[in-house]
Amino acid sequence: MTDGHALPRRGPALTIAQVAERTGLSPDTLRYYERAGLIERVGRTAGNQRRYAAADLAWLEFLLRLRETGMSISDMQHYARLRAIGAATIPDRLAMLREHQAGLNERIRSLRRNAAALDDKIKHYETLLGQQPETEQP
Amino acid sequence: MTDGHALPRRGPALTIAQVAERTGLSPDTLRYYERAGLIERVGRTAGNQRRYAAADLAWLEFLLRLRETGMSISDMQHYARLRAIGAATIPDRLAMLREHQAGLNERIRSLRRNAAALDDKIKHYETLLGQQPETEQP
DNA sequence: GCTTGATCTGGAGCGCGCTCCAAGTCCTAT
DNA sequence: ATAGGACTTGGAGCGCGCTCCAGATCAAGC
Repeated sequence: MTDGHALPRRGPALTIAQVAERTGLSPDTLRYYERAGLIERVGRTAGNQRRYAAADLAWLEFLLRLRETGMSISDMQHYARLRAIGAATIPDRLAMLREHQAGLNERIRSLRRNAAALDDKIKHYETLLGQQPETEQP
Repeated sequence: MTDGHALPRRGPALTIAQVAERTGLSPDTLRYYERAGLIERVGRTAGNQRRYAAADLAWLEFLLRLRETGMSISDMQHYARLRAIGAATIPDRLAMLREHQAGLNERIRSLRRNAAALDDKIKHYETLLGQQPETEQP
């Protein structure tokens, strides 16, 4: 059969270990993401080893942003499928991002409320102990 | 044997279903938290059914705050053990809360950075589509 | 008293997001 | 050419935080 997938068109062509180091993901996780369809099949050497191009890195960084803001794998799979289809799905992707962003903003507000309440509790304990907040007495 | 645990000293004495409704936790989760040692053994009826007092509710709400801000069950177990010992552990609890708060604040900052980056991406897609943000054309 | 729905316990099971493994192949340096 | 480390695959396993289940008991209304 034909080889199907070419090497990276041009550019760095990082090994999986190098991408792992740059992204903080483990090689296992990178392979898992690829199996899961989060990443389109990445370029390979003649011997079938992965070589990541700059565009793969950029997409991974975007995925990480989604993950860090709490998007589930299955939602990211959905997004990746839309992206694979092409520019025609930009409205759908935009809708997903807007919805995610709205949830994220609500999440941040909620965390801030909770942080404020924890601060009250902390201050309460501090006065109980008659202690200076954050400062040690000389 | 003696009955060991008295009924609630005074006050509402809610059933597990009522507490579930008020907290948003399921009855199963409430029992799980008790088994896990997050909640001290709650008052019981003569027939061994749980009846939650106001103080139990308040503690649960505090636990939920910790959970919602990302504290793990095992850290909450640690906190609950300290609390069970008594006022002597207030400094330790204060230290835990301060550390948690610090992580939480860092978390919020990170989310805000990511939200800003997502906003840029959203705006990029919007200009690609030549679309009004958030507004439908009449 | 009887019925019906709520609650009890201990333990098994589950979905998520990885993480690890074995057995084999590849790549690089010498 | 060869050694030794990096990489490959498919699949099993894991830790977390619940969630569900069976079989039994309890509580409340009629």
